[in-house]
Amino acid sequence: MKKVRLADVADLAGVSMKTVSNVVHNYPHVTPEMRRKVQQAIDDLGYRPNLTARRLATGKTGMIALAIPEIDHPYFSELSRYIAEEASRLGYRVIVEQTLSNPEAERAVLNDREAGLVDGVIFHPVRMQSMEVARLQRDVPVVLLGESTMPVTADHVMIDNVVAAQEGVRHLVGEGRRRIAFLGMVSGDTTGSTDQRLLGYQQGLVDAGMTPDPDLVLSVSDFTPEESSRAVAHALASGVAFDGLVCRDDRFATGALFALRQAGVQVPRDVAVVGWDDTELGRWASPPLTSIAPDKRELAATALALLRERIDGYHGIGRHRIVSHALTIRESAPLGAPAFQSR
Amino acid sequence: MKKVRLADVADLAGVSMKTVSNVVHNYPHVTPEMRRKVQQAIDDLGYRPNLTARRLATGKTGMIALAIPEIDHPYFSELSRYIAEEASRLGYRVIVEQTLSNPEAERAVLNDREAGLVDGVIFHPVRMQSMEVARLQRDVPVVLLGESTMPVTADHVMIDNVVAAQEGVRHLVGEGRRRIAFLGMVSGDTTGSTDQRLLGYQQGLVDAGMTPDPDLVLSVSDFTPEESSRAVAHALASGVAFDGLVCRDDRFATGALFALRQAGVQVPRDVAVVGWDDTELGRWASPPLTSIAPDKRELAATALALLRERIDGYHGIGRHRIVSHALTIRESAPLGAPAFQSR
DNA sequence: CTGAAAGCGCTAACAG
DNA sequence: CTGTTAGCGCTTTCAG
Repeated sequence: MKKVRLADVADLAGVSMKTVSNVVHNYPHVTPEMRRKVQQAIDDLGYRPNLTARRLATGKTGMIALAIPEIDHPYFSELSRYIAEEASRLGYRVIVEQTLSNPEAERAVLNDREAGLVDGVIFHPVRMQSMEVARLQRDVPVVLLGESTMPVTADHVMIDNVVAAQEGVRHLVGEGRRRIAFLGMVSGDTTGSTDQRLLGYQQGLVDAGMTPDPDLVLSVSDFTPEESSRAVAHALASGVAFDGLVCRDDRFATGALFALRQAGVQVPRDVAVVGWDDTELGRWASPPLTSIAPDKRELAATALALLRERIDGYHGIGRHRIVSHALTIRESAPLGAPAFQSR
Repeated sequence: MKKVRLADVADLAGVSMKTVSNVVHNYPHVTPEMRRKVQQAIDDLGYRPNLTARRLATGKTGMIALAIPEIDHPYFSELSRYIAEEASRLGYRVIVEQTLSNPEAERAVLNDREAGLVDGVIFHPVRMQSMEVARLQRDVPVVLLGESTMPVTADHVMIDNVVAAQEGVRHLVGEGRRRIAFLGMVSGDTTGSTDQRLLGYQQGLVDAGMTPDPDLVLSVSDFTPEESSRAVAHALASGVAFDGLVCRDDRFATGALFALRQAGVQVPRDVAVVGWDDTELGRWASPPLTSIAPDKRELAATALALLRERIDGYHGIGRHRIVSHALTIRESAPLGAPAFQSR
C-alpha cells in the first residue's frame, strides 16, 4: 500500500504512461475499452497522481497566496471567504499568509526566498509603501488590495474611499447632524486608507457647507475596538461634542458604540454612528450599524480575475479597478430619525 | 532575468551543485571562501530555490491543510489565526479548505483525488460521521477538531463540552436562575457538538436538583444569528418563559440578545445569557457576553503538535486530547446580579 | 570536504 | 489514437 506511480498503473494495465495520463486527465480521444482497463488498474492500485511532480513538470502550482494583516479581523475574514470561494471556482487553492501588519512579514510576501510556491499573490499591505512594493516585486503576479497609492507595476483593486466617506457624511448631514466627527487615525498606518477616508470625510463636510474642525478628528492608538472605545471615552470626557460619527471601520465603530453607551450617550438620538466594511460584527451591534459596504464579493472576483490574467501571461502595466460600494442603513444612523428626537 | 537554476549558480561559481546546495542549506562544512564565492554567484544571478522541485526530491511539502466549515465564522476565524501562527512557528504554511458544511466537500478533504499536496490535515468536520472518517482516511496524517465521537484511527482535540455546559448552567443557577433554556439544536449537525453541550446542560440542571424541561430546548433552523434570533423571538411569542439561556455558540447568543432586546426583555435582569466560544462578536455585544471560552491557542498548539508527530512518523492509535476551557464572565450573565434586580 | 549521477513522478513533444 | 523519451530543478547517496 505504498507509493503507486503512474508507471505502475501503466504496467498493470499494459499500456503506456501517456495513455494512463490521458485517462487521468479525461482526454477525449481514448477508446472506451482502453479507458475502462486503465481505470480498473487505477482503482485496483489506489493510484492518485502526485501533485508535486505534476507541478514540477507543468510549472504551475494551482495555488495562490492571500496575504492579509489578520485572519480574524472581521473584514478580512469575510473577504477571505469570498476569495476562497472564487479561487476554488477558478480551480485554485489558497494559502493564507498572515502579516500581522509586520513590515518584515509584508516584505517577505514579495521578497520570498524561494520560488515556485504559488502562481500569484493577492496582497493587502498595511505598512509597506508604494515604492517599496515596486522595488521588491518580482516575477510572481501580484494584485494589491487596500487603499494606498499603488505602483503602476502592479494591479490594484479598491473601492472609492473618498466618495464613500463623502456619502457617509452626506447621510449624516441629511439626517440633521451638524457636528460630525471622524474616528480612526492610527499611527503607523502608512498606506493611507485612513487618510483617504478622512479626506472624503472632510470633503463631505465642505460639500455641506461646513468647516472641518480638527478637534473632531479622533485618533486611536491601535487597530482594536478596545483602543477605539478608549479614544471615544476620552473625547467625551474632554468635552468634545459631536452628534455624528464616521468610523474608519466597523471594529472601531463597535468600540465607539460601547464607549457611548457607557457614557450614557444614546445612539442614534444623541450621536449617529456610521461604520465601515459592513461586517457581521456591526450587523449585530446594538444598535446595528449603518455602514459603508464595499462589495466584497465583487472585490474578490475582480482581484482574482486580474490575477488570473497575469498568471495567464498578461504583462502590461498595472491596472486599477474601483469596485462598487453602498451605504447600508441600519439603526445606528437610520433614515428619518432627526437628532434629538427619539424614534 | 529568467529561471536561474541551481546548476547555473554552480557553473558561475565554478563548483558542483552539491556545494551550492550546501551553501543554500547552511551546511556546516563548507570553507568560508567557498561559501563566499557561491553566495556571490547566488546574489549575482538572483537565484532562488524552486520549492516544487525541492518537494519532489524530498517528499515533504512543508504545508498543512486546515479544513473548516466557514472561514468567516468568528470562532473559526479566531482559531485559524492561532493555527496559522503556530504553523508558521513550526515552519509550515497553511492552505485553507472551506467546506461550507457540505458533505461532499468534507469527504473531499480526506478522499483527495491527488496526493502530495500537504504533509498533514487539521480537519473540523460537521456532517461527516465518525465511521465515514475512519473509512475514508488515507495515508495523510489527520488531526480532527470538534466535538463528535471520533474514530480511534485519528487524533482528536477538543474541550470537554459536557463539563463546560454544566459549568455554564451552574453559574446561572448560582446567580439565582431557575428556568434555564438551551438554544441551538440544528438539524443536520450530525457530529454531536451540540448534543454534548445539550447533555451537559441537562446534566447541569440535574446537578442543581432541577428537572430538564423539553420546552426549554430551543431549535434553530440554520447556523446563523438571524435564525437564532428568529427562534428566540418565536419562543418568547409562544409564551415560553425562562430567566437563563445557554447558547450553543456566540453567534446564536448574539441573535438571542437581539431578539430579547426587540421583545423588551432585559439582559441580564430578566434573562441571563451565556454564549460559547468567547469570540470578539460576543465580547462587543450589548451587553457583552458571558461565554464559555475554549483555550483556542492551546487547541491550535495541541493540534499542531499531534499532527507534527504523525508527520514525523508516529503511527500509533488515535490520541484524544482535552484542552482547557474557562467561563468568561461578562455583563450578560454577571456575578452578583440576582434575577429581577437591576444593577 | 567536494563532485557526478541517479532518481523524485509527471508532462508533453514527437514519433509511430 | 498510443508509445517513447527527454526534461522539470533539486536532493542525495556514493566515490574521490
